[in-house]
This record gives sequence, structure tokens and C-alpha cells, in this order.
Amino acid sequence: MKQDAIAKAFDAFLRKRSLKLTAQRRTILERAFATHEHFSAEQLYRWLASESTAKVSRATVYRTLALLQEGEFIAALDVGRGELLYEHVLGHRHHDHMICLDCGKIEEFHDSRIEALQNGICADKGFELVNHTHRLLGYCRACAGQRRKDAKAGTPASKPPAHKTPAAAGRADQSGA
Amino acid sequence: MKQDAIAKAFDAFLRKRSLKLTAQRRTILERAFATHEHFSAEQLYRWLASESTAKVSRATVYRTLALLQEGEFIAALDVGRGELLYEHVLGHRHHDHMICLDCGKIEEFHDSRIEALQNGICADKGFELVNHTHRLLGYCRACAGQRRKDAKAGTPASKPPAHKTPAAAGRADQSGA
DNA sequence: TTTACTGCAAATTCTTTGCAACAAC
DNA sequence: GTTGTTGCAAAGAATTTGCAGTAAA
Repeated sequence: MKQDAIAKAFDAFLRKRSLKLTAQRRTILERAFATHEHFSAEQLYRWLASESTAKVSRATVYRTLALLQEGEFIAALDVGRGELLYEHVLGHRHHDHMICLDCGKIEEFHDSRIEALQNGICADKGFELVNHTHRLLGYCRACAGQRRKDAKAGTPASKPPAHKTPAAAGRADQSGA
Repeated sequence: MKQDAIAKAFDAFLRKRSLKLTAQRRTILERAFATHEHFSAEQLYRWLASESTAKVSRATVYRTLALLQEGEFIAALDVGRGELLYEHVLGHRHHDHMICLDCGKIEEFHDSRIEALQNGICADKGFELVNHTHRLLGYCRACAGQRRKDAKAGTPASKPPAHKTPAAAGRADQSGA
């Protein structure tokens, strides 16, 4: 889906709710759809601060991301690091995520057999499914290989994930409960 | 699994890491295993504050919950309300969750066919699975029924979830991304 | 006695909000 | 002109942390 169509859809969405299409909203929409990575609010804010001439405040970034989420232009993903990541979804097929606990890499997967089973479960319980998140946490091929090597070489402990705030560590551990 | 066996396991866990079994830790462990509901750190803190004679500080509650999580005595679950909920897992079979967006009710489900498919996907990608979370968000039977009734009666908007902080609303919306 | 633990209050992190100035429509 | 928006800085919420005193082992 190209920027143009997206912009139009956003405009329509805003119009439907009697909201206004401002320069900031346009900027944020464009930047969000210009990347194919997952990004955080802070990340997007910094991109705009450094790349763009027009500056947008953090507050507006948060407010607009919320709006884009409501309109299902983007979706939020909690990778367990204390902050939410976003990805654009308009024009993309639904998928779920495999998250590497070491390097943070996110791979996407989709399996319609799983989704079918999921629907069956909901039907059985009379549960009206709105959406779902299915996260697989573990080590990507590269990191898994490295860890095996380290283990053999006698580096017993795993190095701490090269990531974010220690504060977020706990949240990451949402062990498949 | 009974309290006694659990206490023993905790003791062993602590001993293995040269940590000490304190009165506070014992109190927290017991209370966490005495409930069959999902609870937050704050909830547990308040339970202890009101029910128990020995008072435990919030900081210790957080610290001990983290410890119990590491030892896989309990697991954390993010229901998208800005705080983590915990449930004890020691001696319980793994399961996933269906979360009602209206009343907050949590139902558990388990489907080994899904887990098998999941493992297959990981094998294909060389992903070493450590754990997973599979959350189904929607409306439980009771709330779904109520909503249908409201809709017919001409109560077009959905009442706001009778829950927590508005701040958490955004996080809840992690639309199946 | 040594080493770890606790409570307190202050600090952090991400995110939201009140409000006055401002810009779409 | 209206009505919705922005930016700022202050407010929040959940959780963590430094430190001095306390208690297991």
C-alpha cells in the first residue's frame, strides 16, 4: 500500500470523527509508514527530531500513535521491555511474533491452522474474540548458535540481553504463564 | 501441590543461590499460593497489610515476586492494564489466557495441537523456544451477551471497561499486531 | 561474624494531561 | 469564527534502587 493511499485513508478516518488533519499528524503518519521496523514512541519522536525540519512534540507523537492505533493503521506490540513497539498494519496481513531474548530481533509468523484452533476454542467457551497476541520468546537461530558455542567454551552464564532498562527485565519474563 | 512441598522447594531454591529464607519471603510465598486468582504486586501487598500481622514493605513484595518468578514458582501475565498480574505455576500445567475486555475475567485454555504447531514453526526457523504467551482478547460469554442486548436497546457506545487507570488503556490495545 | 535482607523514601521510566496559544475547517 | 490541536511542563502509575539498620546462617 503506498503512502498516498494511506494518507487518504487517514484523512477519511479523521473526517469521519470530525478531527483535523494537521501537519504534525501527517508527518507522524508518513514516518511511521516509511519504516519497516518496529519502533517505539520515543524512537519515532527522535527520528522526527533529527530527520525532519518540522518538529513534533513527544506529547503529539503519543497522541497521534494512539489515534493511529484506534484507526488500525498501526498496532502495538509489547516485547516485554517496558515500552510498546509499533508496526504499521494497514495493508498488511495479520501475523504474530517470535522475539529473540538475546538480540531483540523480531520475526513474524502466521499459521492459519493455529488461528482456526483458536477460533474453535473461543466458540466452545462463548468467547467473542476481538484480537489476540501470540508471542514466542526464545533465541533466534544466530543467538541460539552463539549460546551453544559459549556454553561449550565455558562461558556458563548468559550475557545480559544487550537491551533496555533493567527495569523492564521483569516484564520480559512474562513466562508463558 | 501443598504448601509444605512448595515451602520446601522455595527453601531449596534459595539455598542453591546462597540466599536467605526470611520471614517476609515465607509470608509472601504463602499468600501467593493461598489464592487461586491472578493478583498484582499491589494487591498482594494490600492482602498482607490487611490480613497479616507481620507487615511486609512494598519493595520487598516486588523483590520477592521477582525472585519467585526466576525460580518459576509464579509467572507474570500482562493483561494490558499497565500492571502485571501473577499466578502460581509450580505444580500447575501450562496454559494460556482468554481475557475479557469488559469485566476483566481471565479464563484459561490449553490446546496441545496449538503447541505442537508452535514447536513446528520454531523448528522451521531455527528458533529455540523458551516460552510463549498466547492471549485471546475479547468478551466473555456474559459480557458478550450483555453487549448484544445493549446494542439492541440502543446503547450504541460501549461503556468504558470498569477497570483501572486510563493510562493503561493504550497498552490494552495491543491489537493482535 | 559475615553476608544478605528489609524498609524507607527518593528516583526512574514510560506515558498522560491541563492549559494557553494556535491552526484547521 | 469555531472547534479541535499543539507544546510545554507538571502529573501519574508502576516499579526499582541507595542506604543504613537488621537478621539469617
